[in-house]
Amino acid sequence: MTTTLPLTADTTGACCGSVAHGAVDAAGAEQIARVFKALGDPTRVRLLSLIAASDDHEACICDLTEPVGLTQPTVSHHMKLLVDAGLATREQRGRWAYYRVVEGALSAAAQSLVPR
Amino acid sequence: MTTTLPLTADTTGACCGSVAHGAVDAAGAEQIARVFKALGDPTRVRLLSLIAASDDHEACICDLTEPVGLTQPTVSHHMKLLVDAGLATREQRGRWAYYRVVEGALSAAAQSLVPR
DNA sequence: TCGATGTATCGACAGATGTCAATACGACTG
DNA sequence: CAGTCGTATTGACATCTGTCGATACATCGA
Repeated sequence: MTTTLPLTADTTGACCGSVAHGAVDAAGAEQIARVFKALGDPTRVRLLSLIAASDDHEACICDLTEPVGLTQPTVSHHMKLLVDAGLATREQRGRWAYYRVVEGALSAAAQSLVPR
Repeated sequence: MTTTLPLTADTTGACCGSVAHGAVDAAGAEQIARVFKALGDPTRVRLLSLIAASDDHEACICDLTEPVGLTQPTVSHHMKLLVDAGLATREQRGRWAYYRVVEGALSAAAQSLVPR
């Protein structure tokens, strides 16, 4: 599962990603909603914010459990959702898994919803 | 209930709404998540997109039920959530209730999450 | 190889969420 | 005033979601 989203930071040119002058279709809405749903939980908002505000703009699970006050499995689960939504990346480095925020992924989703 | 969000289109100056250089706190995360949660459902994404793509940038419930293929009570329920989240406005005009998209509300939420 | 450490997965459970049918509310029309 | 029409609310239900404890997996050090 975990269908890769075609909705990433590198918004392929072509002006507007959506149908242009029209509303998004059912499939497109599902893709967009998946990104926003990932941010529909306060914990995940804090996690993403914590990583973005971190020194090297990256953090491992062990750095995140204490600030949010949740157990390690729960934090790991939330980070998986953020990665699946294309809002974060995961990089295994030794024993630790480092997560980074995907710049522009959020604004790309917002753009495809209301093209302006 | 339905606590009014201080997070509207008219982002009060003061540069960055968040703590600046720091991550958002628990309360702030809850506010931000409420906006994104409203967009975490494909139906609501379509509804907002339909309104934005409409001729006069507004629509009543009767205009929306058919495109999304859901019953009137369900559409009304979704629109209420969008209004409560500050993403849409409701204006009673005669028998009809006209909904409009609040410009900038979404990008304001995104900004307060990742200030750049 | 064995133990320790960081992370992911599994199973379970309470609570939230999306949907509908039925019904109530409000405003126009005759 | 009574009927009609558009919308909101209520109650019910199946499903999804967030959380945890227990446990499995993977990597490093001795």
